[in-house]
Amino acid sequence: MNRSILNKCVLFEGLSEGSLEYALDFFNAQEKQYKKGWQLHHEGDVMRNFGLVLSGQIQVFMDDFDGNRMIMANVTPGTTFAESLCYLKRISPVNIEAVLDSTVLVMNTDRLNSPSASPSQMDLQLAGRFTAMLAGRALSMNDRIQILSKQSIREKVITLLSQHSSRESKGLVRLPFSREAMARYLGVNQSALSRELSNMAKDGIIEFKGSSFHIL
Amino acid sequence: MNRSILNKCVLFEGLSEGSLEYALDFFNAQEKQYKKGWQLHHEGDVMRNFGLVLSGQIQVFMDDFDGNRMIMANVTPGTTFAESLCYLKRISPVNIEAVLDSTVLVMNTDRLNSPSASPSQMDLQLAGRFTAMLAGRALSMNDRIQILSKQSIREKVITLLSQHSSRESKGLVRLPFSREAMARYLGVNQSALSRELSNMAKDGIIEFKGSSFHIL
DNA sequence: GGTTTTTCGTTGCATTTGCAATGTATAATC
DNA sequence: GATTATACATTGCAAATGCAACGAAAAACC
Repeated sequence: MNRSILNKCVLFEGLSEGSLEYALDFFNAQEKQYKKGWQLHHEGDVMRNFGLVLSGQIQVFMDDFDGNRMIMANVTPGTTFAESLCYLKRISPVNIEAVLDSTVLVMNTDRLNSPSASPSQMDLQLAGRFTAMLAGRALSMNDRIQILSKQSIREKVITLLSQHSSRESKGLVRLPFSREAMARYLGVNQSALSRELSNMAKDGIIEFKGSSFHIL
Repeated sequence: MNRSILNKCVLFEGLSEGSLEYALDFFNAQEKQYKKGWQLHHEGDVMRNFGLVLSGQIQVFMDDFDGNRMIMANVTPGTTFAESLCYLKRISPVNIEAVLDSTVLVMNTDRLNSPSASPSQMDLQLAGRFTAMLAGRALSMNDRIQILSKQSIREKVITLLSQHSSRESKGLVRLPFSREAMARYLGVNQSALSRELSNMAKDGIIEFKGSSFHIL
């Protein structure tokens, strides 16, 4: 199993070999393979597991009455899905499917939901890590909501860039998005995004090349 | 202190008198008063506390460079704010202010972040409740993102209504929003929302009166 | 190195939505 | 009951954006 992928996830980041083994057991981790197109979970079923993508790509989506697929998340290696629904043992409103041949670490929260009477230090630490994962997710969802709430593409772009610009790298931002993915994240049309980026450059607000942006 | 308000929050819901006392101590709860306009927290400071609004109204917001106030949340009695930032001990990007004279239960997560070596059953239960609160928040943020991602007002309205329509009350939805609040939640202009609601009624998709909707 | 595929930018056009001004109904206050 | 305030609806107009078709550049493949 790929250690460098596991290290990207708060649940397992920086654990020693022995602790990692313990952690995997704690979450009942099982490595599973899914062929492209296979469905991991169906809407209406209780969400009993959550997952960490090791390779490939997993899609969380809903089909509304018109048959339009609404993509909730495209999950790539190193990131997790369905933790909240799993922890709350909710009936799931979403479907989950492999969009590429994928390997997934399938886990559950049984030992969090029914903790042992006297949990070990490690158990407590893992519970804390799970909570931290949820908290971190809430923050990133907040960032997204902030962007989606802006009315103009220009405002969305500026907000996105300022979210990704650190104190050090003054005004220099490299986004982890293709243009298409960036447009989807902002909730706008790809052509319209390209147009607006050009306009912003023309107006002297930004410079950019590919996914590297410079705020002026 | 108002029990019925506390009961609205997962942290304290359904606790016996003694357990409640314990829970309040566990989170270091302190009841504080804030006059309208007072600022509870400033951007850039570490978020050391989270809060439960007992009365009044609290606003979480950011001021972007142009001086526009971007409202992240309007927090009303029975609901909490800043839990994620507090748990992760992050430097806060947001300001928090009382928009009305308010009473707030100010708490912290110290005993979650550094759990005792052998926590009691109650400690474990409270930690679980905190996690459940974060998970629940993630789900509701997900609902919001789903709505904000739709391009048209009509789609947003339909999505909102279907999120609030239960299996029983076939097509009948009473929203907990004024029209103005509904528009803000959908991220659209209030007039445009009214226009589109009228159009949808004209097209025979819905009927409505005030905040009561009937999906046809 | 050439071909194919993918990604991104450009542009014309139709539509939607924001905006602002104003109208109307309902509730609150005196 | 009259007055004021608040919430919601209506509408004309301008601007922004979605959409679609196409072109160019870059990347991937053989």
